[in-house]
Amino acid sequence: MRIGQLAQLVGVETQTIRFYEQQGLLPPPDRQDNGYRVYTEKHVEGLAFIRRCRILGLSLAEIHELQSYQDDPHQPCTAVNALLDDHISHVRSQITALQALEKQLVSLRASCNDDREVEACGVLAGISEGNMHQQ
Amino acid sequence: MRIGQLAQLVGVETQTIRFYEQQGLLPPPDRQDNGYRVYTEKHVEGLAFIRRCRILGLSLAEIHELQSYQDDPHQPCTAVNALLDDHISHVRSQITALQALEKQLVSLRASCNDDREVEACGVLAGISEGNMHQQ
DNA sequence: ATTGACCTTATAGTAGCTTTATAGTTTAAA
DNA sequence: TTTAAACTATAAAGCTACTATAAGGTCAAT
Ligand SMILES: [Zn+2]
Ligand SMILES: [Zn+2]
Ligand SMILES: [Zn+2]
Ligand SMILES: [Zn+2]
Repeated sequence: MRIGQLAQLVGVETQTIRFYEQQGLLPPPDRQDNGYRVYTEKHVEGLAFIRRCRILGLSLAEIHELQSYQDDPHQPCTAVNALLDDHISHVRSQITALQALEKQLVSLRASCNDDREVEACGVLAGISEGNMHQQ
Repeated sequence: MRIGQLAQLVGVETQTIRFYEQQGLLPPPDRQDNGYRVYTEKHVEGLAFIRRCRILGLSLAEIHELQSYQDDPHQPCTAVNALLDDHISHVRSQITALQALEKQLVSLRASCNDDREVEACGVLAGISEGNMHQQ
């Protein structure tokens, strides 16, 4: 199977596949005489795994870490679970931060209606005055 | 006032100030004979404005847009308010996406306790099986 | 013979800085 | 006075996870 077929199968662009190979996330496949990459079912699974991790918001570094655990199948899986716990807390703190931000933005927005000149815009005034509660 | 003082005053690194100048967000200051930048109170306000916008999650492009409105103080402020409305909806959709992600991650995490081998890890199995509901 | 679809590598661009390298200037201590 | 610390300057690379472009080689069909 060549790169285009793999790309279509998993739903990724060919450049992305080469990029993952270059980053050490996907093992370098064999080559045809003309230099074309030849992929196997293992690669399909590997690439699909990477993509599912990305959908879950894991970084390439975190994926790399997971792969290293997979290479050692008889270790206890505490590290895997811990990685996910860490990632969940990343996500939760992002949510918290964004919710605080939303609140701030909404209150800023409430300080202006649409019938003013820029000079008197409540939004711009709110930003300029800087009585913002940070974090 | 030189760049280091400005940086300390606003709480930014000097490189960041040069970067904003290069990006056209901060007007180029006068220079001393030795080439050192000399800043005024205007620059302090301008830099503080940029930083507050950044804290609100506005992109440099959005900040640039806001600045262009400030240059035209007698226009109606509808565009300013619209920019903020757009940004609020950006933030809201990010929150929604992250909340869906969190749910997915938590249920994945629940599929494993810490007493297994990597081989039997519920988390890795969950990712590999790929019965994930996307988006 | 030439089109078109596919493949190759290398390079640059995206956002918003941060880091590094290299060098010149000012200020304070020894 | 010499010297070292602290400050300034520019330019370029690094960060993340790709995406896009360029310039070219390969292959099947027309
Ligand atoms: Zn994470
Ligand atoms: Zn307004
Ligand atoms: Zn925005
Ligand atoms: Zn586990």
